Amino acid sequence: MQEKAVRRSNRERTEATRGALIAAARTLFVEKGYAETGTPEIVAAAEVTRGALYHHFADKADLFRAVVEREAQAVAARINREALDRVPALESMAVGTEAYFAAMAVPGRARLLLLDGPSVLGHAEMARIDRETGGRELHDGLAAALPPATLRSVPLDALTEVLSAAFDRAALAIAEGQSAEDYKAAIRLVLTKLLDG
Amino acid sequence: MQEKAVRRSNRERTEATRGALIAAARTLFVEKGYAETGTPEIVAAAEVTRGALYHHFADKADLFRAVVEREAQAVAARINREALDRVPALESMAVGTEAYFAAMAVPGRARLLLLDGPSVLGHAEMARIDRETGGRELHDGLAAALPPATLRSVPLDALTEVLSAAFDRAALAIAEGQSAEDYKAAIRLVLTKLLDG
DNA sequence: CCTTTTACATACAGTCTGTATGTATATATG
DNA sequence: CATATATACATACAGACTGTATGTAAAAGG
Repeated sequence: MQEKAVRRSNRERTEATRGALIAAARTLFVEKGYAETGTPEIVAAAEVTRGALYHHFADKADLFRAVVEREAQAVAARINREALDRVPALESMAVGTEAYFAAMAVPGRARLLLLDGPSVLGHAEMARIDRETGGRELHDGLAAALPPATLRSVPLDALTEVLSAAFDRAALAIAEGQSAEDYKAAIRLVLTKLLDG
Repeated sequence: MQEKAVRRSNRERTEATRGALIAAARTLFVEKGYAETGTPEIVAAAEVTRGALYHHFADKADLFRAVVEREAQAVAARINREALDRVPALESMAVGTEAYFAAMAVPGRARLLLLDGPSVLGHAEMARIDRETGGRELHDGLAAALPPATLRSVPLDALTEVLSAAFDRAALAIAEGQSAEDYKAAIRLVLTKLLDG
């Protein structure tokens, strides 16, 4: 029944504590939203103290950022695993789209990445996270698959952003229980018209 | 120098107080965001007391909703004034798009409607506001301007939502200082491909 | 004129955030 | 190996904020 005698390295302790905090925070942020979740509640669920939280994270938003970064990495990993370097480019886009929707269907993920994320961390910070976790899949896919004439006549970065928003809203709508098929069809239509228009 | 002797009807008092609160709140919400703006600060700017605020609004979020509804109405009014019942349908869409971007360029509006709104009030409530303030412009425009074959093969509601998200992100990017022309070009491309693809 | 609302003003209770400070364990060092 | 230092917390505290409860003066209604 000895609990205190377990000797652990600092590295192990840190990893365990941070992991427990991120996991507990993720669950609560998803259930009740960022604003309605208090740090006392988070540390209770993680079975640590607020002292531990503020030792490892600058503030509540910083913990939230850690949660969001993890989710973003998971999404990027899934897309890259399934769609990376696929040929032809059109197939890569199709596979990537499906992978994106599948990844965003993980419960709570849409809320974290698309609803609370932009509001709490700001759109700029979210863009940074996207960029650093490898959110260039869509950009590169478009570069490879768009008709050359189109590619020359329109700013690719802006088009990527705008399409990305369309994807996001579809993912959010699906996460909120609306017809996945309807939204996927809408996205497919837009992509089809763009890519072989 | 008499200030208290001014006799006003309850109606006038209510209107003045609510108006002052909504105006002050709008300014502060735009400057610092919803979460970082406290009710003490709002009432100070409006030159009323917290008692007045909680008499007229259920809570802070309810005041925020009033601000958001006003902004949404302003946007809808502008679009309808310029694009309503325009013929042909293609021209109506083009004019409506321009009107939307112009309306969303009013400082702070993009943040209120696109960033804090969905997070604080929820996506469902924002959709309700959109619907009730007349946000059916895009839906009806598409219904009139899409090729009949497309119209039959894709769920219009989902397509509207997804395109609406694209418009929104463009508006937000422009509001954050990015190239308006780039984003407008991206939106125009998508619309063009859809409408006469 | 008297009663009842309405529109506030004030005071209060509860909760939360971030910080400051104290302590035990782990790690680095001579 | 002894000691100094850094790390990982735990605890206590100050300040601020939210929503509610209660009290009051002016308006509206009969």
